Amino acid sequence: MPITIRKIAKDLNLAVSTVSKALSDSYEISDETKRMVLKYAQEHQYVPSAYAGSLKNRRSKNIAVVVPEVADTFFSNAINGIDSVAQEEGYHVLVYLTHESAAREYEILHELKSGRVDGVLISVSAGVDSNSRAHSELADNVPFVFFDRVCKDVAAAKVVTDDFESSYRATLHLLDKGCKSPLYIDAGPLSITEERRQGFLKALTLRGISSQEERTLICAQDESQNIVSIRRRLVGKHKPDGVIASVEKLAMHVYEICNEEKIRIPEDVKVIAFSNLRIAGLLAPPLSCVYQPSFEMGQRAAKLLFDALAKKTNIVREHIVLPSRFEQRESSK
Amino acid sequence: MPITIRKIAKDLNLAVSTVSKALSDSYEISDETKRMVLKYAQEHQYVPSAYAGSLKNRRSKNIAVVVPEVADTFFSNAINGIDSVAQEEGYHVLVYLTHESAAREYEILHELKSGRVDGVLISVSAGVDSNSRAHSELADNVPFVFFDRVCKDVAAAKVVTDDFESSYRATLHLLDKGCKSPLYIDAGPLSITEERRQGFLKALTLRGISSQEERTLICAQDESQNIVSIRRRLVGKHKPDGVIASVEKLAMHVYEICNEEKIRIPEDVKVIAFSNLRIAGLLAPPLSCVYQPSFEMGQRAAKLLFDALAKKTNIVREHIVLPSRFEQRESSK
DNA sequence: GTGAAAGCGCTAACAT
DNA sequence: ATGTTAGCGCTTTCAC
Repeated sequence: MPITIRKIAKDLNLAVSTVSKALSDSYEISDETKRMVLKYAQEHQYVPSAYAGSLKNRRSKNIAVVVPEVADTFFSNAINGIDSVAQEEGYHVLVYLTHESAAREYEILHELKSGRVDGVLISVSAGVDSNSRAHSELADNVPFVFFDRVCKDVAAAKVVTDDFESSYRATLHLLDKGCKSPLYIDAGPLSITEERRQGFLKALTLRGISSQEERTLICAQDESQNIVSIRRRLVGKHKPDGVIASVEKLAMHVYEICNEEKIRIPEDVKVIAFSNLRIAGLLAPPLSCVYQPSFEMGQRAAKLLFDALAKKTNIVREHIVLPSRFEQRESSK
Repeated sequence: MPITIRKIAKDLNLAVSTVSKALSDSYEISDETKRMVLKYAQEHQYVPSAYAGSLKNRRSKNIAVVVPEVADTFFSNAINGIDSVAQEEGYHVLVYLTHESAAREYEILHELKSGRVDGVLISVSAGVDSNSRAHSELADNVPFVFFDRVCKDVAAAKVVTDDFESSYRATLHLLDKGCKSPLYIDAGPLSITEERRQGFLKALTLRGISSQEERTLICAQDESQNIVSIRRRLVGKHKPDGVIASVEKLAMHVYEICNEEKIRIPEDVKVIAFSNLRIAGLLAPPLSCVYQPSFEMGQRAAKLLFDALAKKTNIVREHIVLPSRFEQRESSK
């Protein structure tokens, strides 16, 4: 159905190569011919076949963005950042959702060996090995950039935030506000949450707070399960008087539970979340957040990728750390 | 770098066609040869080139999802719905963000003629013509499904919600709660907001509320501009005592402004929003929402598309209307 | 049961 | 300035 270069050639009594060259404004072709061809192309809405081009130039003009979830402020903002640079570069963005399934992620990476994309931007799922062979193999064959959630031991470019530091400072803030019994809610085996946990623990150590083992609640991927275990912890014997939620969704669970259980924030329990919710200030009560520069992270990661695609640089050793921003609100007053 | 069928053939001393057939489990090929080839393919991580395949079978296995924004609960949920069926069908999802720019949307549609995708799912930007030629031309050439925001006069499949009805009912609810001077905040030239406006007006007419012209505030795409005009309206001479926000973002502006201006919700002004915010109940005060079945809409739209791709049906005349759900909360008590 | 060859739409090296 | 040809990786007749 779509019109091809061959048809143009036939209709205009030219060779395909002449048309091809005219279309790419080659100096070899006369102005008159160029005009003819361009006019015809315009009128017939000629658009070159993406696949034929890809096959020839070994460039698909596609990049992949692999993320656990799109209904999440961090990832949707990051995708916006990525898209902003991809659009500029004339690239198309394939979005792959893993829904936090490592198995699904491996499948996707395998598919990505088909040449469908020229590069990969990825934020890994909980449970992916820090030295995953699948990730490192693909990274060897195609420009590959981790953002936010990385495989620590895979040699590839990385764009992250200061998770350890920001968690450390947020925890100190909580302790400064008088918390004696803080709880860190971890979102499962993930580079970022582990960093954040370590920052949390360092603050505890600094202030001489003991029984650190019991101060971490580990969540998994099952939402209702998580809600149950968080509730148990919040209403149980050794109630925490402060909570750090390692990801946004867990903070929302905490709010819902406190609501239902009539636990007052911040009087009974102070809350801080790693979250990029723009409307955190409109919650009841307004939520203190560690904000990551999500849009910028996406942008930076994408720029790195395009640098690699342009062969400007070898990005494998790049490791960009962007600062988070803490915003204190009612929930931790 | 990736391994090709040709290399397999050479290494195994076979013809490419034999390998191709073995790989697709053709009856012509001996079991022994099949085993050899499969084993080799396995070991060398052979993945067929996506582009060569597409060029040959004229099937890219890609679909496009064109939306104004991804950092929005409705669209991110809808994308999840779409992705769930695309994954099942072994399809890849290209996401195109228009950021509510009609011009950008036209560009994208033009690009989509390249055969890069086998089908298109789209929710149009504000300002796109209800009988856009660009949309209708593409729809003529490739399976095409509108969801939520449609071009009324373009012949293509559509999946929408009962905008008129739900807005009508929400407005009646507002009036029942005692509002005498309601305001509808419109998000610009869009099928859905126009339907919602009409539903709003019908309720006003039914209850004999006059000067209907002044009861609509029309917003555009400039966020700060919108905030200015909403604020002016909320603090101005003829303050509304009830507000219906036609899209989520506008509702958030209303909340922010009320916060800053010490306007009490619902005492001074009641608020209802068309919104898919899951945490609407955690806002201060909890926000009454008209929820659209966003995930399901994406799913249904995608299913329609795949029906068309499988040539099962001609979907052009399909017009699915799904019900919204109103949830009353504090903001409209 | 296996292989040779054409062709999908395009580009680029090489004629003319 | 224009045309001829080969080939990107694969599938698909059509021979053998």
